[in-house]
Amino acid sequence: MSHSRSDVVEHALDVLDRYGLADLSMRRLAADLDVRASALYWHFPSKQALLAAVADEVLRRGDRPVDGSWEDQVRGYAHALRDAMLAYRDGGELVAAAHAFGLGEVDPGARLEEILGDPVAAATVLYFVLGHVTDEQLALQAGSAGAIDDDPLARADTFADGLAIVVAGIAAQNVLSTSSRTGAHSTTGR
Amino acid sequence: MSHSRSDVVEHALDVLDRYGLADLSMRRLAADLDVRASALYWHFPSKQALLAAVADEVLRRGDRPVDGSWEDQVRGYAHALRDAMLAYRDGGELVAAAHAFGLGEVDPGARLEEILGDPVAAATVLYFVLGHVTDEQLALQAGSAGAIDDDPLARADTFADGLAIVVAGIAAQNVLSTSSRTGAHSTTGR
DNA sequence: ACCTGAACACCGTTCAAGT
DNA sequence: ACCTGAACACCGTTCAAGT
Repeated sequence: MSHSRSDVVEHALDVLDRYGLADLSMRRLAADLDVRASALYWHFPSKQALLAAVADEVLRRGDRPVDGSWEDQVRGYAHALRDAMLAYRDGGELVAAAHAFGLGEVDPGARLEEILGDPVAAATVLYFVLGHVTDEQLALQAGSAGAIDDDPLARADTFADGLAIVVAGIAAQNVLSTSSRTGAHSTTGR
Repeated sequence: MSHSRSDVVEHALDVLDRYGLADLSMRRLAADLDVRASALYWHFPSKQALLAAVADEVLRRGDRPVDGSWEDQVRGYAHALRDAMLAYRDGGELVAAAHAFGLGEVDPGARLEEILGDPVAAATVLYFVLGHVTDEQLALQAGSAGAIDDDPLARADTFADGLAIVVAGIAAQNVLSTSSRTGAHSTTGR
């Protein structure tokens, strides 16, 4: 009868996937847990904190290790992030929102900065991933609503293509910069 | 005593700038216009439609013409977009939200696609601009809240730097592609 | 350690009716 | 052409009190 914090997060993921982010309210989540909304405030100080915890959980599930060249690592992590967010309805919007209000423990930007050694390049990759996945999931539910056509043949693999642009751009900028981009990363970050 | 549609949009921009997107409610906007919330539904079928119209207005104000090489045009339009969104509190979040629910007449993605001739490159630029400006405005209000330090010396011009990465990436991809990138754009889009 | 009950101050939206 | 009044079905959050 009694729920733990991770219980709540688990159920929140379920509600998210079934009803979408807009309908993930404290009251609905509470009802799903057979509890009053006020009970949720024993675990979380606010809805924002709850959502940050849910976003963290999504991100943790996409945190598989990557290796190879820095290009391979960026591509590997970007795809892992995308897969993690695509695993739940509105996952992209959720992570973008959590990133926006700054709470949350898992910081994909920091991870990218470790790989890239440059905060600007890391942010650029992150903006692409978040933006693209959000658009993808938007198209998904617009498609299931039936209205707009969305030929899966025509748009092929736009994620990989866009990511290739960003990676190529970082490589191009690195040629002009003073830091060597080989295994060890410069300490621009901290 | 009677308000026109553009009246409403004008006041909405005002409320947005003074209170932020989260506090731009139909009821508050109505109060600002000395009217009941239900009156707003004579002009707009929903809050989403209202927000889309407000986002359109923001974007229209940033729609100055650009010329020069495609790089110059992309940079010029990206900076114009950024300036337009920075002109109002939460302008980036508003435009991103409007873009997300697909309403709205002004489509910056289409404009970028005209310049670039490639929908993937256009989307990549747009994701960067939206993501960066949203982060900038987040830092602005976090800074005014007093908590986090945010040395304007240290972060210099990260917008231009990130944009340079994307532009360099597009240029790099173009070398490998079959289309010539000189004035006339390929008809990938439609 | 976790939950209820009740309240506070809000939301977006609809619709008949008014001017 | 534009607005009111009243209602409906919701919100997030607080807090004393319960077990």
